[in-house]
Amino acid sequence: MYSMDESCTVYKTIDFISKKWSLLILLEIYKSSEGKKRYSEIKNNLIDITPKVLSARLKELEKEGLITKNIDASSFPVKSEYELTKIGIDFISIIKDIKNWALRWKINNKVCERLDCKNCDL
Amino acid sequence: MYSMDESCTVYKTIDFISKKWSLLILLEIYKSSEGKKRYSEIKNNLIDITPKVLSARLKELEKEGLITKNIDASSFPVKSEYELTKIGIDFISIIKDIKNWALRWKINNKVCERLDCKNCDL
DNA sequence: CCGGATCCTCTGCGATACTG
DNA sequence: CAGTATCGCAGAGGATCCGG
Repeated sequence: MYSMDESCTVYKTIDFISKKWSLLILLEIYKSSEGKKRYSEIKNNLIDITPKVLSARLKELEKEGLITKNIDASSFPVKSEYELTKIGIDFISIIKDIKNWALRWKINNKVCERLDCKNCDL
Repeated sequence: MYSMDESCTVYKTIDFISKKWSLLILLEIYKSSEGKKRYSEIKNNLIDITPKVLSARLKELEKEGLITKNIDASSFPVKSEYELTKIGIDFISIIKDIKNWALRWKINNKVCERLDCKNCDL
């Protein structure tokens, strides 16, 4: 029986990846060439995300160990960079599987023309 | 760029599987021995789910083609049974991967003792 | 009894404005 | 640039009710 035992790793994992925007944020960071992405880059690419939600998700993903945050305070303005950890990189294959499942079964499949959805190596 | 183009299959898929309870409901149906599960069985096993949300998720999953609904009107009271489709069964492997990812990386791993979380073949 | 629907409350997300 | 602060609303939670 699946109770809501909050100490259950599997349940907690399903719960946090089910939060809106979490998976798309991971994808955004993954798709950067250097493996890093700035706050504003993520925000500009996920055009409908609000700054509050983005901040919250980045903190959750950092806490869960999927990303790390690096602050470059050498120049001004200060820049924040987010990077996938080994754990986060390992999770990308799951997102790839979700994409492949969708393209395998869904009718009238379509990937966004103006995204790199089609061209990215997922 | 990942915009919120609503016609994008991948985006739509990520969006609907990110809804709360969707994955756990699929698991519940999968873990039944005959591959079918009644409304009340799902509700009793996912002890914190409310009937409203369960109804809504079952309709969404049916609409998305992952489950089918069968009404057994031969006996009384009438019973509803939900069953995974081929598409739904194919999705279970993704949930398995999520579980394995969690158990591979998370610290202080723990599966709920009083669930079949530990014993199920995921 | 079973499978929901209904009503109300409350958390989480969205939109906009603003600051160090 | 990288976030907070504030407000409003839709969707999730909780309890109860109802038709077959």
